Amino acid sequence: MAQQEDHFKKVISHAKEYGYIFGSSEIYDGLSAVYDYGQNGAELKKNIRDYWWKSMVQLHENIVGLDAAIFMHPTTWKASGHVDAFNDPLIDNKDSKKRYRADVLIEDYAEKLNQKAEKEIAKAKKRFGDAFNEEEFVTTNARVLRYREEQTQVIQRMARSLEAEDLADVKALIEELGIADPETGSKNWTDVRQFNLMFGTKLGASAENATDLFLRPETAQGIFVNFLNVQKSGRMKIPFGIAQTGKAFRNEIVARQFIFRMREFEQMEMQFFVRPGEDSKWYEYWKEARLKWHLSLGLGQENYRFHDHDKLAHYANAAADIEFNFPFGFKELEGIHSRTDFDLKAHEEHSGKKLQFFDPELNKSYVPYVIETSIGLDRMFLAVFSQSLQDEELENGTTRTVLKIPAVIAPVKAAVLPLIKRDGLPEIAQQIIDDLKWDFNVAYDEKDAVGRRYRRQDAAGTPYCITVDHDTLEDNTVTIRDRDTMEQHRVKISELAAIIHKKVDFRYWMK
RNA sequence: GCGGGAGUAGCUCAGUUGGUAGAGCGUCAGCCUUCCAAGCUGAAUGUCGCCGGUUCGAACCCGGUCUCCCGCUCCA
Repeated sequence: MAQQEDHFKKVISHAKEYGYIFGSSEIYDGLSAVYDYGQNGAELKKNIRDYWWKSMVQLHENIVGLDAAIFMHPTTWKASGHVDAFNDPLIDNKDSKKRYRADVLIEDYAEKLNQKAEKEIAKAKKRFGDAFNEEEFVTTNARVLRYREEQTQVIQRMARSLEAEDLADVKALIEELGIADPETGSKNWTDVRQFNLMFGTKLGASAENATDLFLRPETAQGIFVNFLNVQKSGRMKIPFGIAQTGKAFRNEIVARQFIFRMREFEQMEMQFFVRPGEDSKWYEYWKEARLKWHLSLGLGQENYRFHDHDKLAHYANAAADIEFNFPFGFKELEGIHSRTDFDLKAHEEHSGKKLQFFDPELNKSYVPYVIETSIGLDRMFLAVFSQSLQDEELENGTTRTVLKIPAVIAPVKAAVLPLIKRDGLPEIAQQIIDDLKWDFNVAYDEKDAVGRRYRRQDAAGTPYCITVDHDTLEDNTVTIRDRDTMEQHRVKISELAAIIHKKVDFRYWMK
C-alpha cells in the first residue's frame, strides 16, 4: 500500500517534470482538481484520442463521428434525468463524519415500514392458512393500515419538501422520524444541503433576458439529440453507431486522485443503436470489443478486469465497467451500458419529435435501443502513464527510469542525437530531422554525454534514439536504439522512416 | 463539507532554543569529445503558500486564509 502511494507520488511528479501534466493556474496557487496538459501531455492525450477514434470510427463502416456543442437546450437535461438525478440533498452526521443522501435515508426508513407491513401479512398468512384472504386483510388489519399509511405520508411529505426545495423540512422530517446513522446510530445531524452536480451558466449578455444553461455533464446527450440528423443525412441503417469525444463537466463534491476524478474532463463515447431485443447481444459484443482495444496497447492483461453492476442507473438495464489497476487500486476506466430506449424515448416525450427508425426488414418503425461505451480520456491517460513509468534494475547494478509508453501513442517518436557536437555531426542530425518531421514528431538533443541523453529520452518516453557518429560521415549509417530493450542496430539513414513507421503503425497495434 | 497529513529553488529535502536561507539532483554557458545518468569551471533561480499579529528582529511563535495529498459520497 505504501509502495502504491509512493508510486502514485512518483507518477505525479514525473508527469510535471517531463512536461506532461501541470496543476492549473499554478502561479496563483492552483485550482482544486483542475490540471493542464503540457507539451508532452497534449501530444499523448491527442494520440490516445486518435487511437480511439481510428478504432471506433475509421475501422467500423457503420460508426460515424460527431462533435456536438457543450451548451445544449436546458430541456435536454430534464429529458436525460440529470436535473433530478444530479440534484442530491445531502446530510452529514456530526459524530460519525459520514455523509448520506437525505432522501435515501428517508426512503430507507419508509422501506422499513413496508417491511413491517409485509411481516404482518406473512404472519397472518401462516395463521389462517388457505382461508387467508390477503386483499381483505390488507384493507382491514389495523397494523398493516397504520404502517402503510405512515409510509405513504413520509414519502409524500419528502416529495413535497424536495419539490418546494424546503430543505429545513427534510431535516425536520429526519429528526421527527428519529432516523439514526445506519452505521453508528447517532442522531446528531447537520442541516440538509442541496448539491447540484451540473455547472450552471447564463446565455445572454444582460441579466434580465438571460437563459439558464448547464455545461453538459456527459457528451452522450449531444449524440441522442442528433440521432435523426445523422441517421437521415448519413443514410445510416440499424445497427449503427455515433462516436464523439469532448469535454464534460461535473461539480463533484470531492474531485480527487490527480486527473482520475476532475470537475472538467474529457469523454470518448460511442452510442450504438440497435433493434429492440438485440440489445443484450450487442452489449456482450461491445464489452469484448472494448476490452480487446485496451489489451492491444500491451499494458498487461492482468491490469484489467470487468465489474458488472448490480445497482443500475436510471437509464440502464445492464452495465459493466472495465476497471484498470491504477496506482491506487482497481478503478473504473470505461463503462459499457445498455441504455435501452430510455434516452431517445425521453427526448421524444420532451421534444414532441419522433426519434424512430423505419426498419425495412421488419417493415416497421421503432425507437432503437442503445449500447453505450464511455471512456474517460484523462483516466486512459493516467492508466497509460502510470503503468508505463518504471524503475528498471540494470545488469550493472544501476537503475534507470523509463517511461514505456506504447510507441503508437508516444508523444515523441524519435530523438536524433549527434554523438558529439562538431565535425559536422549536428548538421547531419538536423538533416535527418528535417526529413523525418513530415511523418513523425521528432526531437533533437546535443547537450551532455550521449549516454545521459539516452536516459533523458527514456524518462521522457521516446521509443527511439538515433545517433549520428563518425561512421555516418563515411557510409550514411546511424545507430538506432530501442527504448525498452536498450539494444542498438546500425542502419542506413534512408531506412529510418520505414523502421519507425513499422513501430508506430496503427495497423500493427490494432490487430 | 468533515476528519487526518503537508506547503522552503524545476525535483527531493535540510534548516538546531526566533538573528532576515542551504544541499543533492536538474537547468544554463564554457571546457572535454566520449555509445548507456552522476568528469572539470562558472552561472542563474526563492518576497520560505498568502495576509495579519507578537518581537529590535519571524521560514521558525500566535491567529486567519488559500492550496495540495489521504479517507467518507458519486462517477468517466
